Amino acid sequence: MDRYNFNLIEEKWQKSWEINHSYKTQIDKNKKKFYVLEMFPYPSGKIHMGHVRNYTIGDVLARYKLMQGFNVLHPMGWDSFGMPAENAAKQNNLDPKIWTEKNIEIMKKQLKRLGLSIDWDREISTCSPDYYKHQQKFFLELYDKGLVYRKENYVNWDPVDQTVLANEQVIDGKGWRSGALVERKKLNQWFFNISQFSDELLDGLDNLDKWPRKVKIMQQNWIGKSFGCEINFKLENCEKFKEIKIFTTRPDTLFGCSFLALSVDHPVAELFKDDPSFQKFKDNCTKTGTTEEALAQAEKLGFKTSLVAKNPFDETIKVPVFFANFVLMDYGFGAIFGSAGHDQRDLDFARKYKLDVLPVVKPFGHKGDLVIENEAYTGPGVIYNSKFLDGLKAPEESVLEAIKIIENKKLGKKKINFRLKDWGISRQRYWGCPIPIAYDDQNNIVKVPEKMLPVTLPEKINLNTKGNPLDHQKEWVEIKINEKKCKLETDTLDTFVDSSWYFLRFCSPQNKNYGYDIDDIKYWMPVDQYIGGVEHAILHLLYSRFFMQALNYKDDVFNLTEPFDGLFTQGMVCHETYKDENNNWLSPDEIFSKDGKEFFSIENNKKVQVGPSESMSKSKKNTIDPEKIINNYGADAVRLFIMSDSPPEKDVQWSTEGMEGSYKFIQKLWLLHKKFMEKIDNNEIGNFDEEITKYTNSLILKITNNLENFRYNVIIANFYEMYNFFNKKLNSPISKEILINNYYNILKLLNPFIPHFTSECFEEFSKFKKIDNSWPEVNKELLKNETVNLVIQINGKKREILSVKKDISENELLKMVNSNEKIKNFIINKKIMKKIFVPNKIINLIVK
RNA sequence: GCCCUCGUGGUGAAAUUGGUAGACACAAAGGACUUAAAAUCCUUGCCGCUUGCGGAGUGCCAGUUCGAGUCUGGCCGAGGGCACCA
Repeated sequence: MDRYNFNLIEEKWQKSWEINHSYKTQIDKNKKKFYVLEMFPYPSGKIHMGHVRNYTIGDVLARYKLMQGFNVLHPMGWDSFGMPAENAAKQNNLDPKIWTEKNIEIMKKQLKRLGLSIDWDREISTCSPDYYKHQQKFFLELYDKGLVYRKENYVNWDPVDQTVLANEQVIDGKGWRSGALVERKKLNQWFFNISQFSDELLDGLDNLDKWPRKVKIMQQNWIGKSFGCEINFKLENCEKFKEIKIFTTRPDTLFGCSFLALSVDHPVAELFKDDPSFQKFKDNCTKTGTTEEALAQAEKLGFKTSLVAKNPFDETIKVPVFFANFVLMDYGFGAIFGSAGHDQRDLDFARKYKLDVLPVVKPFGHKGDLVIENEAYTGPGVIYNSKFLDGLKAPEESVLEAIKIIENKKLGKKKINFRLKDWGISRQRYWGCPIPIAYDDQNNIVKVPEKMLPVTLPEKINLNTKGNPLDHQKEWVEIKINEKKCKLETDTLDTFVDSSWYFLRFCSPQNKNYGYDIDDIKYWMPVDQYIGGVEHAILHLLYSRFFMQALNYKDDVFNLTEPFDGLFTQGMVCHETYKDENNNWLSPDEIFSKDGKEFFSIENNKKVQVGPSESMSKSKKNTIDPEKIINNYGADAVRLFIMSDSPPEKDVQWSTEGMEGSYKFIQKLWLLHKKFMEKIDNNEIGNFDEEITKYTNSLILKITNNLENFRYNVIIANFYEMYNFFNKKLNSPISKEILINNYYNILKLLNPFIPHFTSECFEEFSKFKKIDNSWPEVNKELLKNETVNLVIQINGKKREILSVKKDISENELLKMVNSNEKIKNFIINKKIMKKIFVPNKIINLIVK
């Protein structure tokens, strides 16, 4: 019997899909749409296993939805602006454009080799002027709407990448890409006013039922809404500043105020600008947060001023005013009051500078005074030491009451603060979308007129310059706008802008006039299922949500603010790590093993240390090249394996044994296919075996449910069971009709997972039955007649399992139980105290 | 420090709403076939008594329940997110 030749067969079908544009999609208003989108890749040069997993998950869904009769949009494109191209180009003296285009060509071939059901006619690339022209238009539109602005601000400066980073792109004080310690620098920057939509972005999360809870919580925390109050403290001894405004979430602890603390960037700092000791303190503060040590220590430091503030609730109470390193200018008002008894940080500060600590909340039922030593009391309780607030329940009653009093006395007002800050989008890099802005000779902002768009990047320039290469492009920078000489902005846009609207572009990829077409958007959007890594939980997903808000702002153009209806975050692909005796990483290709336990270096035969399994990364050399694996085992086998071992949302371990297992399984399925074909061909006369039809029917139900819930690993197990079932069954004669009808459905169930294989099988099978590409329906009548295994328990312990017809009555079952030999031993001479009967599940007899 | 998630055989994992724990695979050991190997197939979680059966068993300790991997409380451990956010 012939082996399954995946090389020939996969090539054959991929060619057929390509020539026929099998997955080309168009608007069809008679059909329900389904938009499947996986996060598009950066064209780094080669696809990796993470891509294989991501795109296979999406492809299974897309093919399943297609079979269900949906009009499926499943596009692919390239997130093709960004630093790696620029760095690679610098190193090899290339043009980033050429480098990128070459990579796209290679990766496109690799993706096609996976057999994905993608509408390649919709392919887009963000570095193409056809794409970023529209982005520039959006930029100007948002500028007109007041959602883009320029200001001088402290920025996160990445000294390695020589660029500015957004807050979201700084991780543990380091650049998300370079890993370099981020510095603080003051620069003129462009910003998107994302904080204007804080409330919308927060509230919108509530309606995203098909998003992982984890991601929603992360975004909630990032937006960081806090409810509190602004309070004005009068200064006793200052001519220039009469008041200091602070923000607090605990106005109810105001009587326990020990001090005021200000950021060193607070306007009041002006009073001390000539004081060298203050300057020294300030310099110390700016360093904090930029060195690793300082981050670890995080010592609370203060600079005591001569200023004295009066407690607004009782002006006879006076508190000192400090500058403190832990108060940030860009949150609240850059000033706080210290509630030493009820905030650990404030208490530490008060102890350090020997300030009074007056507790004003004590736990319920606590008698006498609360003694605060070195731990602040932050729990709930009763207010005391607070005159008119005494006796209130903290915090739920007391906070609201305190705010009411503060507002009545005009000492301040209710205030909601957000942690979310505006999105800095300027990057001092060449390989990004040019910002369509110029400056006249007065340095006024001049919009580049629409007819001059796109502002394209200059090509074939010298990238080995200090700082931004565009700064050195004198000819490119000089332009004329309305006969006026202007200079182009040389910063380019953060590449996260590119990916903030690409899902819209996929709906109208060829529209020359605008980024999208309203009719297309109204039909295709939102994305029904978005699939990608959880590492984008905040950055990309929040930015995309903002972009939808921004495009709809004021105009409400498509009456839709959430781009992604369903979100699925898949786990990573992991592999063991290996190190040689010098602690150098070794790749799986560089080692060998005789027994699968000990590993040796191929180079020098020396023993290799086996490390824990970690997510595949080039730096640890624990990667497996998908291309090689596909060449060895075929795309279907790889798809099957990457779906089989773990739930898609969890990390999966790459294992050669597992990969081989999937390959063998395909071969076994092929033999099963041949067996089916042979039996049908022989036209044998056999049993009209109803059990087979029932089995297939319940399999359809199981797999359909599992598909709806992304339980792909369980489906693969279902397939193995199916194989075992039929492999046995086919040893006995079965009627042709049963064989044809059941095998037809089995092939359909397999199709989303191993499409090349099933296409080939279908082609052979089509001589027996006309093929349609529909998902099999569950026959509900058949489900009713099933037999079920019913568990018999005595005193809660399983004693017997009876196979009975579905929906058996309690009495009927009891008859069987009483006559069962095994059970008799347990109930003989005993009294049945209680019977618990759960239909089709269990009967539990309590005996004594 | 705060927030979230997860703890099931040697391994990856199954177990719709509380109702057969370990499906399905990987690995290892034993066995069958073979001159031999590969391939293939069968058996095997633990503790007892030979088979069959009985007992314990889902990180630990309690609780609710006829019945808990699943629910509640406490503890331990792992992973992830945020971090001077007032």
